Amino acid sequence: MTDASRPVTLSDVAKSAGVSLATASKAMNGREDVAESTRRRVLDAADRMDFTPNPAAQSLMANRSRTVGLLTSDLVGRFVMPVLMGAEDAFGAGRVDVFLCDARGDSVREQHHLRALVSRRVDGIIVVGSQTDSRPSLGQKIPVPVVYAYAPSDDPRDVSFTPDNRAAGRTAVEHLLALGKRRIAHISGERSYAAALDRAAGVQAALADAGVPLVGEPLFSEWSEQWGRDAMALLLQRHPDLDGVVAASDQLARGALETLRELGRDVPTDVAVTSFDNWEVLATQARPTISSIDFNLQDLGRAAARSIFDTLDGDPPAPGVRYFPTRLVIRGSSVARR
Amino acid sequence: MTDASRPVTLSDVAKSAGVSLATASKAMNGREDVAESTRRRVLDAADRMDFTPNPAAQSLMANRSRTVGLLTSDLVGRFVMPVLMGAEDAFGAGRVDVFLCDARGDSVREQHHLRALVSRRVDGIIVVGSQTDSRPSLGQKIPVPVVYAYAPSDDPRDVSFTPDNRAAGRTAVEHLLALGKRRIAHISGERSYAAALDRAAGVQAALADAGVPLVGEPLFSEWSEQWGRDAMALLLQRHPDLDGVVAASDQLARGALETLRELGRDVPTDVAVTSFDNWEVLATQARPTISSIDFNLQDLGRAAARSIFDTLDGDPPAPGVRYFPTRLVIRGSSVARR
DNA sequence: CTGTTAGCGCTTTCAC
DNA sequence: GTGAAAGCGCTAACAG
Repeated sequence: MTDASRPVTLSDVAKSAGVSLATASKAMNGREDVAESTRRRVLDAADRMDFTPNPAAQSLMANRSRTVGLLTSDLVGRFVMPVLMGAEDAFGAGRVDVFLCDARGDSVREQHHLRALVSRRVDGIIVVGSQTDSRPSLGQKIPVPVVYAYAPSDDPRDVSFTPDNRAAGRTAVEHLLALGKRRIAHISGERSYAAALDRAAGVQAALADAGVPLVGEPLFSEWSEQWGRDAMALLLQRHPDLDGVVAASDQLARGALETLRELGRDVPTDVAVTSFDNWEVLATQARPTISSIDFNLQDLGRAAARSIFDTLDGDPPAPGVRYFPTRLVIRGSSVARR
Repeated sequence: MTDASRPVTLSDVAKSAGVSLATASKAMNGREDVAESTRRRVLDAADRMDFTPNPAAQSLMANRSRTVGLLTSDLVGRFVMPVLMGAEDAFGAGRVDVFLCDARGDSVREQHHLRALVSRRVDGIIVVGSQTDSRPSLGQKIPVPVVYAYAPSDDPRDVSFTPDNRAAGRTAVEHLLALGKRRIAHISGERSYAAALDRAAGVQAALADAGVPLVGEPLFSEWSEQWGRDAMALLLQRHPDLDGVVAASDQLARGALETLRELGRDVPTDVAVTSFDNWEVLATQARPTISSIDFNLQDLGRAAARSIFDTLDGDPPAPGVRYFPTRLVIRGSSVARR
């Protein structure tokens, strides 16, 4: 498994090409002041010997490592994986590599990882939260660009990218309204979550704009299927004429769908349901499948990565929170299958 | 955001402590041949100046980068996150950092990332698959230790760690038997998956050992809730006296539970259900919650990380596939809540 | 015990 | 155009 042979160095290549170390370096780095024929020879030799430059030596000189850190507390990977993929897209796979550090919700461990990343001279850090509530800033004293994804920083001087939950709430309602629904209720999770409040605000704003009253008050409790079931039962009891539900998460929607089925309401004909997250394992397996708002996290990751490079290139994005557009994925819970 | 000041180097520290560079280095690295008082002074200075050694320089000397690559195709992070956490545990957070590379199921991209990792001089590579079927080996020519986690390599010369699905199947059955169930059926996913076959084999072996026949044949089709629902309906129709079901995944179990409830069977009193994966978002939100077999992926990650270091230390693990013990998490689908 | 010296692999002046 | 030499930050001999 382990190959004993010492990795080939640039001076091996230079020797083989019959040039000096310095010339070989120039040839490799595509600098102008080297004869085309010489460059050919060096490149050929490098290729033949399967040379790859030692990044440690390059970092040492350049004081850049072509790596970025992804600092997260998202234990299940629900948010961090799409962001990672977006970042890889933006960086170009293999050109920049990503250190993934999981702080597990522990700020001591976070500090630890942060120090490690900084001492590794990463070129930037992407901080990925698992809620859209703002999180404590890492501070302004970090010697590399930092960008916050999903969970924005609480310091307006930082650069943060987060989904536009308010607009997403509007989208959910507008979809139901477009389907002709007029008796729409809202089931949500814990009131302490920014996501819950923002989505509810969007829902209410869209209804207000349409001059359609919300059925009852938004029901807040917890982010669980059980609450989805209970809340739905409560709603149907109080408002039997209800014809649309916006659930604030796919979990809540699943619970709601169960109750609707058990109480004999047809979805989407009697009651249409939309939700948020577009967590495939939940949304595509439910009966019926769930229309859900996707947060385009991969785009968000791409943008975060780009903002790091832009900062490095002296063209930093405006500080503050930037809200990302979301997208409704329509499934069986709002539109009947053919 | 960007701090202009050059990072402090060891020679800054040495100067400030009034010693030579070499002495400072020795003091920092805890070598014996340095006076205690001197060490104090150096350490204090380092601390005060917030010195962290430049890992590029260290790598250059040591020819080790204190990084490992995690190469995966697990887009949803279901398997890779626990493995990552285990690896971080074994490495000690921050002492070794992990490059996470997502190949997205594309072997070209995988090769790309592999080359990038090797040229970065990672100290080892952990390959994480998303099924327990064996996957193509990366080959024997990689100059660093490679270990396969979850999906074993198809080359017996490689080191692979994978969950013991056969034993897990036994465990699931033994649990049901211990509850007094004797009419046990098995619902599974796609027959082409090693996980499906291994779990089924374990189920049948445990039943055979107990002298209890399996109810019907194992039902293979697809890994979906819908199939779980349909398979359960089929089973109840053919074998109304059934009292236990082993579902090969939490998704299948959720489907099965739905059908059981709709057909008026009490779980776990009439029919007890166990499954595999212990995917929390599914298992803990179902009604009732699902008893499920956890694959201890964090342990698996820890072991994978350790095996890399052992190899580096000249003490490589035996090649071949090592099967990891699993653990049953008992919930409401097999034991009634108090 | 401490300091001097020589690299690790690479890039970069700056003479030739 | 090309190459000799200096040095990035650190560790490892080897002298003192």
